[in-house]
Amino acid sequence: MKQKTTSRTSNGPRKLHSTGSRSRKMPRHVTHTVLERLMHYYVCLSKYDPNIEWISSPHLASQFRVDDTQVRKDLALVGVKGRPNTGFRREQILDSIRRFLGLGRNLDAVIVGVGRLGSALVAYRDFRELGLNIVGLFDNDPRKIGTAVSGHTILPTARMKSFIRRRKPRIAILACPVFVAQILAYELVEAGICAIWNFSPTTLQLPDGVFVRNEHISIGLGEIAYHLLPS
Amino acid sequence: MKQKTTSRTSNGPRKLHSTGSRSRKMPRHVTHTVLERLMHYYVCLSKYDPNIEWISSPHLASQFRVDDTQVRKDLALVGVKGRPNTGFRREQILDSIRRFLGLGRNLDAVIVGVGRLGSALVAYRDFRELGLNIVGLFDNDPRKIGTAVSGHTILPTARMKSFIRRRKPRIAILACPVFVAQILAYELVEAGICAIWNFSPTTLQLPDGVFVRNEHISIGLGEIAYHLLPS
DNA sequence: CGGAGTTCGTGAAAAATTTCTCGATTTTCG
DNA sequence: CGAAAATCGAGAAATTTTTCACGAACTCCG
Repeated sequence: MKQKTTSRTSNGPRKLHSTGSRSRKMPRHVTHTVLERLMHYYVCLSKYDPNIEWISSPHLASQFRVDDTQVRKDLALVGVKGRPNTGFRREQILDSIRRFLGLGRNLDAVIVGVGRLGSALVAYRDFRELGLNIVGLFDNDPRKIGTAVSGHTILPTARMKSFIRRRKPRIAILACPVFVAQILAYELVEAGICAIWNFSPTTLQLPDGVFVRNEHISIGLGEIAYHLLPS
Repeated sequence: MKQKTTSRTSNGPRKLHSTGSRSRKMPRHVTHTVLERLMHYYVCLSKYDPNIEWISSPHLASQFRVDDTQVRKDLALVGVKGRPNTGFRREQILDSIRRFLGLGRNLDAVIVGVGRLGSALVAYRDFRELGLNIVGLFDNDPRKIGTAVSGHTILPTARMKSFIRRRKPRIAILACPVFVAQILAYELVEAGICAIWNFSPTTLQLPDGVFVRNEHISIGLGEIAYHLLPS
């Protein structure tokens, strides 16, 4: 009952994280919301023309419909210092967020389920740039096993556990059909996976200490439909 | 500067919606957060065994790590009445949320960009169940044009505008490469699209009145990486 | 060099969201 | 039937998040 879970929808206990030491004056609890905002800044800024050196908080704010004060507070949180009348150094924002979130450090992952969505994720360019390293692909379909997707050979799920025990990735990306998701998730945890990024439309039940992020793709449709109402 | 935009990250002006009439005692402003929670309940409950007739708020809460009071408040918002000691009628929850969000009513959509992600979205089963109707597929790649994906023939983007003007879908799902996203988005708006569900990792800039939901897939990685820290 | 115009940084205020409390209601079961 | 257990509903309290306000810092230019 205390599994650490998050999803875009779940707003339950938003405190994440509870152990470990971090560098000076970085707070213990950072919420879901803040983490997403930081990541958003990061992804956006990383695609800017590298010639753009300075970014002001009002500018960044206008990109995301956030208040500029909010941007400054977020940046202060990760430890970026700005310069009055000029803004913040782009590189420094990126470095600080990267370090704060821990992007690019030991982010090995396996993808489980290489259907359409799974293979889209394997090939997703941003993942690599963000430091996410796909180290293995698993699927049950005999027709897929042995074939390669984006340079990775698909292995049978029967070999998943041993692979994970040997290679020790900490992240698993679940993109399998709903009816096997829970079982596979449990196997992943047994094999030592620490975090599950779940793209299958189920809400997984997993033991404490395993971090789950449910990425239900269709959640967004609610907002769109609502917005289109009375029509 | 006042384009209505939302994304999982953007927490700016969270008020959506501003016109139109809705049935009795349904409030004017419903936030992003609430909409996502409602949708989450919906997706989850719609997959339950239909034999399960009653759902209690503590039960539903435990599924999503939300407080049970929160669940009751959310359900009260959409107008579901519960029964003490028993809970809420599953069907009634689904109906109310469906009606409240406007799922299944006039949700025609085109998908623009039929790469790996695009074709995953075309085939996404939940979309259909939620009432989202894919009516057209567009891509620029000459090798794809004319071929069919999940029963839909891919048309060239050059024919996109005329198609939309004729068929009048209100939603466009963008799953194209970043460098064409902004241009295509603008064309979509010109052709009469009301809402853009953007799966390409850019933050679109569009005129007022167009609803945009940016579904940056990699946003979730920030939270996962952060959680895995100190390691 | 000095004034106009930006933007930072931060503490305080406002708004919102979430959680708590508790009486009332309904079913179950002895 | 009456007590026990579970849950709803709603107002109040606590917490979190966002926005406001403003002094200080810095750049640009005439």
